[in-house]
Amino acid sequence: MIETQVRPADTAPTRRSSVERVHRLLSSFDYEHKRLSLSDLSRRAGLPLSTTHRMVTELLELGMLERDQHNLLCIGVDVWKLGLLTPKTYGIQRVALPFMQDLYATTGLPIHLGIPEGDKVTVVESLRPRAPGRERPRIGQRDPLHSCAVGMALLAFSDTNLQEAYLAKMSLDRHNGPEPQTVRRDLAQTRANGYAVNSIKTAPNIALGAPVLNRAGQPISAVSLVVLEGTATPPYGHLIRNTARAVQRTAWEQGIA
Amino acid sequence: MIETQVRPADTAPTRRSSVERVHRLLSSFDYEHKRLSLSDLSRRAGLPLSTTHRMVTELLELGMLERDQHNLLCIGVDVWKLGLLTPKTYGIQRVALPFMQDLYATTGLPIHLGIPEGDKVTVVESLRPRAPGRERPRIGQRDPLHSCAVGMALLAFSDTNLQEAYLAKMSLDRHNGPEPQTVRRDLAQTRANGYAVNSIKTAPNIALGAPVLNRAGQPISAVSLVVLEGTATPPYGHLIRNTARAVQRTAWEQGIA
DNA sequence: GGGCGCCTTCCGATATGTGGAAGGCCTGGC
DNA sequence: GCCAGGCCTTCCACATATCGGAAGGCGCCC
Repeated sequence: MIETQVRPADTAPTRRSSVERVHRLLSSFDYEHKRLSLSDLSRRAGLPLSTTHRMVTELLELGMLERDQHNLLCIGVDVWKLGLLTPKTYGIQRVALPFMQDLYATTGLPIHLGIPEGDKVTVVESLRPRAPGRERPRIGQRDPLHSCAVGMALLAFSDTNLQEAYLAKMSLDRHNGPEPQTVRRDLAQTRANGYAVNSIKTAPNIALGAPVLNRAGQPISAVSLVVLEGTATPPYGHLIRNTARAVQRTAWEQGIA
Repeated sequence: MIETQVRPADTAPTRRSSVERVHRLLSSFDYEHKRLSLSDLSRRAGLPLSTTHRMVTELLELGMLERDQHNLLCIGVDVWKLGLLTPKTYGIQRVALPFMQDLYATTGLPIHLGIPEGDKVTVVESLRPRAPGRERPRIGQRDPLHSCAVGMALLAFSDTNLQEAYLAKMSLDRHNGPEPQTVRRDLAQTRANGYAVNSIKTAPNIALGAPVLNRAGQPISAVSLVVLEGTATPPYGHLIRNTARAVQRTAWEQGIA
C-alpha cells in the first residue's frame, strides 16, 4: 500500500545523532584539508547540504569554525583553546619541551615526544632540522607501539598484562609485521638497557627512546633521539634516558603525573 | 483559553540547538576545570543530567571526551588534534618558536607570541623562566589590543579603518581605560619605531612588541620581549623587531602567510 | 546503618532538527 | 551574450531526537 515505506535500499540506515553529526563535520578537516568550502564539507561529512549549512552557521557563531581570507571554512581558535586542556598531551608537552630543546641544541639530532593511546602512540612534539620533505613524523600522528622507539619504550615499561595483550593482538592480525617473539625479546632488552633501540626503515638511522613514568610507575610518555646508524648507542642511550628522567622529575614536581 | 500557552515564567526560553549543546558541554571545561564529573558537567553546561549522560556517552565513543584515571571527564586527544589544524595559531606558532627560542636563549628574557582575534589578542606561545606564581600570561588567554605590547604592535600596523573603529569603540565603552588620544599617539610612535613599547602594570617591566605581516601587509601575529624598566629600549627594540622579521620571512617562504 | 550524592536507565509527549526542493548568485566556456 | 554548472541560501512538512521526571543501584561519609 504505502510504497514509500520501503527503504530506498540505498538510504544510509546509519543512526546519526546530532553529536555524531557535529563530530563528522569537525573531523572532516585534517592535515591535507585544513580549509574546506561548505559544499566540500558537506560531501566529506556525508551530510545533506542544507543540514551542513545550518550547522556550520551555528558552529561559526560559536567560534568552533572560522572563515579564512578566502571565505573557506576552517577549525576555529576556540577548538585550539579547548585542545590545550587535554591533560595527556598539553601538560607533558609543556614540561618536556625545554629539556627537548636543550638536547636538540647540544646534539642537533631529531627529538620526538609521544604519549600512549590504547595500542598506539601519538606524536605530541617533534624537534628536527627544518628540511623540505622530511616532515615525518607529523605532530598528532598515530603509530603502532612496536613501530618506533617511543612506542617500544612505552610498551616495555607498561604493565605485563598490557604487554601480553598487545603481543597477543599483534600475532592475531599480523600482516607483514615483525614476529611477536622478536618484539618480546626487544622489550626485555629495552627494560634491561633503560632505553629502546629501533632502526628506521626509511633512512640509515636508529632511534633511541626512553619512557617518562608517573608516580604509579606507569609510562605516560616517552622521548626519542634519532642518531645515524653505526653510532655507538650507549652514550646516546644514556643521553635520552637522562632527558626522560629530567622530564619525569619535573612532571612529578609539578603534579602533572 | 489555552492556559498552558502561558510560558512557565521560569522556563528558560533559551533556544538550544544540538550543536549549541555540544558546545556547552565542551566549553564547560576550562583551565580551572580540566576534569569534571558527569554531574558537575551537567550543572556547568546547564543541561539535564539525562541529556548530559547520553551526549557524554557519545562524545566518549567519538573520542572528543575521555576519562582520566579517576574516571573524571576531560577533553579528548582528538580535540587537541583538531586544534592543530587552526591555520591562525598553529602554523605561525611552529614557524615562530625556533626564533623565539633563540632569542630566549640569548637574552633569558620572557618572549610572547600573539595573534589578532577581532578586537582582542590571543596569546599563542610564551617562553619565560618557570617561576611559581608567574604564570601570566597564560596560553590561550585573550586581552584587549591596547593592553599589551603584542596587541599594540598588531593594532599599529593594521588598516587605518580598523584602528579608527577600535579607537571609536574604545571611547564608547571606556571605563578606567586609557585615553583614546593617548593610544593614538602611541600607535603613531609604534609605527615610527617599528616596535611597540608598553609598561607592565603589575611589575617594573616594559614590553617591546613587533608585528609579523603577511604578504598583503596585514599583521597576522606579533612577538614581544619583556625587559626591566629603565633598560635602554632601542637595542632591545631592534632585537624583537628583527625576530619578528625573521619569523615573517620564514612564514612567507613556507606559504603560511 | 542511614543519608547523601553520583551514575544509569526507562518512558511518553513534544519541541526540535531534518533534508528535499527551489531560487539566487557567481564564474567560466562557447 | 547566453547557457551550464558550481556554490550558497532559504523554506516547510515531516519524522525523530530531546526533555525531564522518576526510580534503582552504587559507593562513601557521617
